[in-house]
Amino acid sequence: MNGHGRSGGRPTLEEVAARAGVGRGTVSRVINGSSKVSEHTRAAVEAAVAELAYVPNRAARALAANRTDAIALVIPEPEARFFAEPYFSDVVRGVGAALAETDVQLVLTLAGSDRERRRLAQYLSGHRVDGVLLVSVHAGDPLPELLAELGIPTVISGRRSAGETLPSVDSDNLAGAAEAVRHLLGRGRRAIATITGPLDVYGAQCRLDGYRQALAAAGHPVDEELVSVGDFTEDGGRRAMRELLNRRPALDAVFAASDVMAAGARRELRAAGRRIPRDVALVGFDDSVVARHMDPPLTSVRQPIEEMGRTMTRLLLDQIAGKPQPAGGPDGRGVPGGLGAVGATGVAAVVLPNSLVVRESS
Amino acid sequence: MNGHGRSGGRPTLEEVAARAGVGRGTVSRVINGSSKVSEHTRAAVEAAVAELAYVPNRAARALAANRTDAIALVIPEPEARFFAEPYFSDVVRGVGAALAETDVQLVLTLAGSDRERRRLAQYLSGHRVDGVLLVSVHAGDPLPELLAELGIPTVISGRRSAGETLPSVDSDNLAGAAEAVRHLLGRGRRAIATITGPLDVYGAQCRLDGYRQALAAAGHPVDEELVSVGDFTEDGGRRAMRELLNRRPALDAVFAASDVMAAGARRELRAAGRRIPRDVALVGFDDSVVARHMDPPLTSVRQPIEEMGRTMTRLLLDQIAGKPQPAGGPDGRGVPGGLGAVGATGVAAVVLPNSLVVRESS
DNA sequence: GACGACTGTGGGAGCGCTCCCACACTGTGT
DNA sequence: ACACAGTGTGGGAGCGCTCCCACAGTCGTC
Repeated sequence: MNGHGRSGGRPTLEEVAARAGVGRGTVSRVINGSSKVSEHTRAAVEAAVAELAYVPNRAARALAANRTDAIALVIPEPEARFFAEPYFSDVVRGVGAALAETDVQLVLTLAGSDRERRRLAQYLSGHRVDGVLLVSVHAGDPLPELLAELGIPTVISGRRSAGETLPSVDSDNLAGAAEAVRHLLGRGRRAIATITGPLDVYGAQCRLDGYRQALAAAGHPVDEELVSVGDFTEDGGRRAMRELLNRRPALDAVFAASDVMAAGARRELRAAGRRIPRDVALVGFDDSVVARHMDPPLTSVRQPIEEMGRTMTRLLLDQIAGKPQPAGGPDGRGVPGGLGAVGATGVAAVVLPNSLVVRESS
Repeated sequence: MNGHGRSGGRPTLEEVAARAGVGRGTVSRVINGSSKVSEHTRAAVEAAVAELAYVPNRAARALAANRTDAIALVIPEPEARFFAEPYFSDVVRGVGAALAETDVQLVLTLAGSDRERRRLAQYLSGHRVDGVLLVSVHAGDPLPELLAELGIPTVISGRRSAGETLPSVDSDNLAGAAEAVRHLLGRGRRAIATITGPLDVYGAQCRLDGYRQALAAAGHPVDEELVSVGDFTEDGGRRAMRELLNRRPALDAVFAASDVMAAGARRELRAAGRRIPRDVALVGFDDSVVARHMDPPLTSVRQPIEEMGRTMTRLLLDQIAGKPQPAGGPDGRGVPGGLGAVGATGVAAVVLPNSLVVRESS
């Protein structure tokens, strides 16, 4: 008898076995979908399971099988505030969707302070999850390496560099930025400026590259005075916009590498008496709530965040199950609409397409 | 030997015990902070734990102790989209903060479709978590009752009625709304309209009551033509605003029971040629991103969402540990700044204060 | 100086599973 | 007739803990 008064409580495997008139092993086999069970026995077991409303004890299973049936979603807390708004909940939604059909739990881990990060490292060292989903990792973060050393399956969102060593899912930042710029060109804009993110962030660099490539492809030389570096904050966007207006007062369009920076830019443009989109067209990136509610509503590049979450999860589950990684290209393995690719080291790197949402600001 | 090749892997209690030259029981006692251990032994055990970098196996512990050290945060998915923006991540942040010092895991559960809700019910029936945090429960939701029957500790955010039967944490909707209205009165507004949420939602009803009480307290009779029922959506807000303008063209202020509805109202006011705040002052509720980025920035009632998450978690952990519920009032037990209260049935009902964030729209 | 009360401590039993070995029992080949 | 592979099946062992009973040691008490 246990302190919690379990008597008469939840049925165990043993009880199901007794009821079905079979052995424990057989019930286990049925429940885990093993093939080696006769149709007749399987039916009997399933009936017993249903009658007793049997639910396997996760802890016992984890202990015996040395796995946890849980994966962790690690959120770097401090960033959360910025990224947060739509990003966070969309990722969770995607992960949740991918997990819905499985029996895998989603454990949420916030890693805010350094102290918390150490706790987290220890936590993960304890092998308390089967795999880890890492969201918005920074270049210098030791966590990915730690996980690699521990041999814990991991998938990250957003590559940290062109030669990402961990399995990753990313959106096509370069193509998204290029599409935004082409859109502005198509609207007849010629002096198109850009406000970038911090360039040590790979994604920010990609967006800048996309800007450059689109201009180059259209035969427009890139005027470096039209490029201003921001920091993904509203204030940073505002400062960058002010600089741009000083350097090139005649600019007629701005591509900001995030909606929040676009909001800052918009404020500065207003202060300078420029009308949007008449005088200056504005395009953002992220398609966040900010974009929808801006005045005028902001044209923005939408990332398929929910799908990224879903894809990350599938990648991780496959990795845990020891299935082959989806090497993109011609093999066409189940990465939905994704442009699969394999890095030098053979790790999966799925890149999902972005799309431009056109609104009144451009 | 186990399939996963665990040999030489993580240390077990037994190994720690051997190293410290004590028995298993003693190590267990040290780790669980039991008192009955001599200082000397404790030190030896702690040294061994440190040397071996021992981390308890959660599954084994769960199995033996019949508890899971995990709590579930249940998010009703379909709503998530609306509520989502700040709410969701703030709640998680609060919960995470409260959990940071404990050894309790946060399991996230999305309950979208009815099918998923059934899965969830089954999941929870399996006693796979020690307690449940229920966010934004609706009046007709069977989940709370199910949990009560199963005897699973539960805390909900937002009371479903005045006589809430489950432990709950809520913000003071009535006082928040009243403050918003007083603020408008203080700005010299006299014809103050309100756009409510669906009135079968208790919180929406409270906000309307706050509106009424504030007007009454100031000696203004409530003009029912200035009350229009919305549905917490932008379109609903817009429709309600249109109605109000038709009925009372001379109104000079609007208190909307959510920022999103305020955004709809703003759009309609603009369309009608009213300037904000000059012609009509506008106040929202939630202090979401929408409010900060609206044009003009929206005055709004801020709910202490993160703190609500933290408080819910503490309440739940206490409940799980069998500690007495914080009966508010004069006993002054640890509910930070909260206006503790106990319902008829003696369940804890913490109500946290809201605050008004004044911006340019009023 | 024997007795109990108390304080630490060791270790057996058991939590509910999975893994896997052993054992029927079938059918096929010689 | 026998051997032998193949297919289901039962159940032992063990996963790493917690719980708790038993027991050694220490002190005070009559």
